[in-house]
This record gives sequence, C-alpha cells and structure tokens, in this order.
Amino acid sequence: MNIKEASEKTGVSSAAIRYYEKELLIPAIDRTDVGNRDIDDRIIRRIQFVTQMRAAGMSIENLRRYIQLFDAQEDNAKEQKAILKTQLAAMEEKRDDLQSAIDHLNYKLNHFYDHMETTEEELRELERQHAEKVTDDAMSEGDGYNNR
Amino acid sequence: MNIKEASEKTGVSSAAIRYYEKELLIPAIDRTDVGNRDIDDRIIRRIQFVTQMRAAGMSIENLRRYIQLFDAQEDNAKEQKAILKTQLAAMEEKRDDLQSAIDHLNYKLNHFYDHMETTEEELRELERQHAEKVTDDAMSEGDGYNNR
DNA sequence: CCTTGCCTTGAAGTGCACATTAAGGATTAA
DNA sequence: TTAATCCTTAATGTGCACTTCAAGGCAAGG
Repeated sequence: MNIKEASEKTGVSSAAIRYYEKELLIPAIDRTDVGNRDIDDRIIRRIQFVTQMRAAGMSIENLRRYIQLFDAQEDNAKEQKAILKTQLAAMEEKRDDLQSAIDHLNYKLNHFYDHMETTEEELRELERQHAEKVTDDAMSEGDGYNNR
Repeated sequence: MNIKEASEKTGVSSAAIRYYEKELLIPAIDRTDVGNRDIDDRIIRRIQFVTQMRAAGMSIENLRRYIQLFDAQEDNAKEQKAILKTQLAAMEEKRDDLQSAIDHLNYKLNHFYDHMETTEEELRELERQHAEKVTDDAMSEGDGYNNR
C-alpha cells in the first residue's frame, strides 16, 4: 500500500509517517522500483503503536530511545525492563492526575445540576467525592471569586 | 506574597504565572504601591487549578474559554455545562487511551519476567539512574517486530 | 502531448506554551 | 554608595511535533 492509503488507514498524515520513519520511530520502509514507499501491515501496526504512545503523552525522543533499545541486541533487557517500569509509573501517575481532574469536573458538572434539579442520589455522590478531594477547591464556587 | 514565592509555592515559573494572567487563565492580580504583584491564596488556588487542567491535557485556549464563561456574571449555565461535558468526555477518552497503553506496557513487562532473572536491587538502581534523565513519558512495543 | 494525481526529498514555516533577554525601578545589606 | 536581589513590561527566542512548500519524477486518461 502507498503512503496515502497508509495515512487513511491509520489517521496519521503522510508527512507524519515520513517524519516517524526519519526519526526512527518505525523501521525503514521498503521502496518500490521507482522509490515509493510500500507499506505493509507490520508498518501499519508500528504506526498505530506510535500513535497510541503519543496519545498517552510519550515524547518522540523517549519513544525513539526505547524503540532503539528494543530493536538493538539482547542484553539490554534489564535496562529495557527498568525503562518500562519507570515509564509505566509515569503513565499511571498521569492517569491518576487525569482521573483527579475528571473528578473535579464531574463535581462541577453535578453542581450545575442542582441549579436545576438534583436527586438525592447525586447529592450523596457529590459529598463523597468532595470528602475525598480537598485539593479541589480552586474553581469551585467556594473560592470567593465566583459569587453567583 | 510576591511572584517568586508564588512560583515556589506552586512549582509554576514566574514567567508562566505572568503568562497565565495575561492569557486570562487567572484573574488580574493585585499590585503593591510600586506595581509589584501581590499574590494571595485565591490566586494560588487558581494557579493550581490551571496546572491541574494543563496536566490533564486541556489547552490554554479551552481553559480560557471555560474560565471566562465561569467568571461571567451571566447565567451561562447551560453553555458552561455543555463545555464541561465535552471536555469531560475528551478527558475520559484520554484516560481510557492511557489505560490501554498502560495495559500494553504491563503485558510487555510481564512478558519480560519470563525471560530473565534480574534482582530487584539492580532494577531499582537502573530506575533511579533513568529517572534522572526521563521525567515524564513512557514507552512500549509488542507488535510482532521484536521477535525474541 | 498535457493534465491529473500520486509520489520523492530537503528546507522552511507554524502553533503552542512558555523561557529568556533587555532595560529599567525599588528595597535591603555591607 | 554600591551591589545584590527582587520586581516590572515588551520583545524576542526556543523546542517540539509536525505541516507546508518547492522542485521535480512516474504513470494513466483524455
């Protein structure tokens, strides 16, 4: 498949695919007799992998470091494993931060509802969330800024 | 408190605080008689809120839009609610993507354990070294390329 | 033969989110 | 009084992750 088809299949622009290849995030792509990229499913999967990790917040630089290590010879195994663990911890922290922000917004959203109609159920939920997260005061109605 | 103390308290640079104020992510900050910013706890909480939302992936632009609506005295409740819901959905999707990447990495990590024998001691040392270089991101693999 | 539409490379441009620099003002310590 | 250390604004610079442009090649359709 040519680069345009690969782009359509992955949702990654042709230019970005070229960029990923240049930056060694995906392996060197085979060429046709006239020099055009001929992209197979292995490359597609690598592109999707890169996309997934990028969406998870991994930088090009770190992605390349890991992929290079991984593609290299054996025996880097311990270091790879260490990298994996470190990155995993960072991602879990990021997920937790994200969850905390989601909780915050959910709290606000639920709070909006009681301008209109709030069920007893929702109220108990709000109190439960609020008790857990004391750090969430900033944008809620109690910070003295939004006096409505 | 002056901007440097606020910076130290929040972990946000002085330049970034000025930038946030300029971009209306935080309210106009009071000045002393000579024109220096005098930052109180309400501002600190707003900075922390911005930090949290930024870490969760919200752009300056979206943050400003939301905050401006929120700060408006008008009862934009329905519109605010819609924005909140949209942002929330995006964040939940991002969290799920992140979780999926975490699962991916966990799978790989478990796979590594089959192959090698590394003491936890060595791992911790490696992790410590790596953590100095890598602050935030993550990596993985596992798509049929690295057949080991 | 010419236009369309795909491709190539390398270089330059873009947008975001700040960081840094320049030029100057006020306060404090020696 | 001079140096240090904070502050101010406005302007410019930076790094990342691409995107766009420029200049050209190849193949098919009309």
